[in-house]
Amino acid sequence: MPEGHVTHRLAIGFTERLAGAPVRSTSPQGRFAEEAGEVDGHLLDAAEAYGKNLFVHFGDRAVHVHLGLAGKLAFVGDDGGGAARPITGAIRWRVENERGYADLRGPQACKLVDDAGIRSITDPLGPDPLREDADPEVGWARVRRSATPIGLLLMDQRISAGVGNIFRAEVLYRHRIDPMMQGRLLRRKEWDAIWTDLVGLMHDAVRKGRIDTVRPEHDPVAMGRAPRVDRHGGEVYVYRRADQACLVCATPVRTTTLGGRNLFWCPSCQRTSRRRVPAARG
DNA sequence: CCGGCATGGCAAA
DNA sequence: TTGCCCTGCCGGA
Repeated sequence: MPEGHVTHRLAIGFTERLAGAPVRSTSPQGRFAEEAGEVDGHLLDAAEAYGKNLFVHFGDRAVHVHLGLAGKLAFVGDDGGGAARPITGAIRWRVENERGYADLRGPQACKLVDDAGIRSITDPLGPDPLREDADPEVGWARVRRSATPIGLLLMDQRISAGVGNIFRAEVLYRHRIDPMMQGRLLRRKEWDAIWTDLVGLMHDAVRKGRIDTVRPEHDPVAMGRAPRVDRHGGEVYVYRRADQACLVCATPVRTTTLGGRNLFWCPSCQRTSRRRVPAARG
């Protein structure tokens, strides 16, 4: 479930449902028991997202959550406290008040940290398209001098924090860029367009709780065909659509492994092989 | 029923 | 580059 839009959505959910009052903090599974106990009964100030990291603030400390690949955090809100709150499966962290509760399962990280700990996590992060303080120049500075494929660079949290496998595949498709093209061959205008698009797509995903990237003119539903909504819940061009027809040109979508992750692209729409622009003289 | 896979990231080799 | 971790879900037997 976890690209940046999920984390930001969770931060909003935490703040709306559980902030501003003391919470009960436990670890039914036990692996977070000691630290959960340290903030049990404490005031939950707010939750904040930075890329794929979630910080749940308690005074000068915070619980740092990173969902990783398998993690899930579910809110069960507004049960009024009267209903049973069953313990099913491995619940690393349960946070609750009289209104409702949240269960965290299978996170890659769940740890109580202080200010220095927070900084050590956020300092290396690049601009997050979902944050007001994001400076895309920081990402561009790395991209423009890198021989690494742009398909890998976009997954690099130092370049664009919060972007994951779906957004990387989809934004490259939308800009017709070959994922294997070296970062240094990307044009400034292209980076600007990619960044602006990420800001829009990711905010949209925060609002809707799903990733939709297909433009209206290519939308199967609008064109009278069946939706192709993926298990992740959104309507996409190429992500996890290997061998299926490209929505625009009908060429079979290709897939390969890049950096240990599955990459998807349309070999026809995404052809940006180009010569390196000669350096300006003088 | 069970193995593999997943929107991630780390360490080891 | 590979393996491993976390957990739940899905597809194939």
